[in-house]
Amino acid sequence: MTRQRELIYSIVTAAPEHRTAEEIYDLAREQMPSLARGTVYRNLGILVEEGQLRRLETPHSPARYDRESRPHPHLVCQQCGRVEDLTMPEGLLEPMARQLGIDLTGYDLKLYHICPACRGMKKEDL
Amino acid sequence: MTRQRELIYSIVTAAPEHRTAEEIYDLAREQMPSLARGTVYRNLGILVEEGQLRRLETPHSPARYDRESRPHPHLVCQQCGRVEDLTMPEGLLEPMARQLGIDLTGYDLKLYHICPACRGMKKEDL
DNA sequence: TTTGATGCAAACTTTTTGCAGCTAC
DNA sequence: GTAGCTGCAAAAAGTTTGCATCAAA
Repeated sequence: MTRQRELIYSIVTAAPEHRTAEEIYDLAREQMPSLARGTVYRNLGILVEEGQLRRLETPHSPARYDRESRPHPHLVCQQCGRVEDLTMPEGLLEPMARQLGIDLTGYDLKLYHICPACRGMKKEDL
Repeated sequence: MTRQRELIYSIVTAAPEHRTAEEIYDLAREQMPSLARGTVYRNLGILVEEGQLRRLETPHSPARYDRESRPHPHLVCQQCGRVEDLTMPEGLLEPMARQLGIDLTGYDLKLYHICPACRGMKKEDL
């Protein structure tokens, strides 16, 4: 664990936001201006590999990163791309997987909506 | 509907595979060698906008395209990225959304596994 | 004739990678 | 020392876009 990796990890896990690599890079550079973008990507990749972070792909937006905790769905705004955590009723998917004979290694559930901020904006904006 | 768009649409919907833009481009050019890559992307985008196709994003793989039918989850191989359709018990998510006060505009559920082909390969390959 | 789509190429965004030098055991 | 990591810069991968031309109503 280098200082760089620690900083990157702490930025992802400190706040509930699910930030993009670029946002993480910008925030990290406030504290460590010499940090290279490549290092951010490299460490995010390593942390995901190690199972400490989770990478979220959402349409028309760069990947976002979430702390890896108990699996949970995400609520994604279709307009601005912001992501929130949700908690899911325990054991919703497992029976389905078992029934299908799938050896489930993970899942990814996204619910889409238009967030209140964007819904407000839409009237004058679009 | 130009000939190009029709061809692109038919390639996506003709087979159960969920192909990437590049695969669609290659297949389309067998029938229309003058077709430009930009035209493929443009038309895929239009067809998604129009609600005729669905764009699937999966980690470490370019986007894949699926015919737009009744919403359904996808089974994704974590190794090779191949995607299969699943059918989901009706009304699994809606109660959850209602309970959370979300005005659901759509969802995206992916179940991950290692497909039989990749599981077979793993022994000698990794 | 006008509207919109095409082919082509260049540009853009996001992410990965090669390499030489640095750091910490 | 040496193993692994960094910063830098270049390149890759995927996708979008500007523009002149073409096709069709």
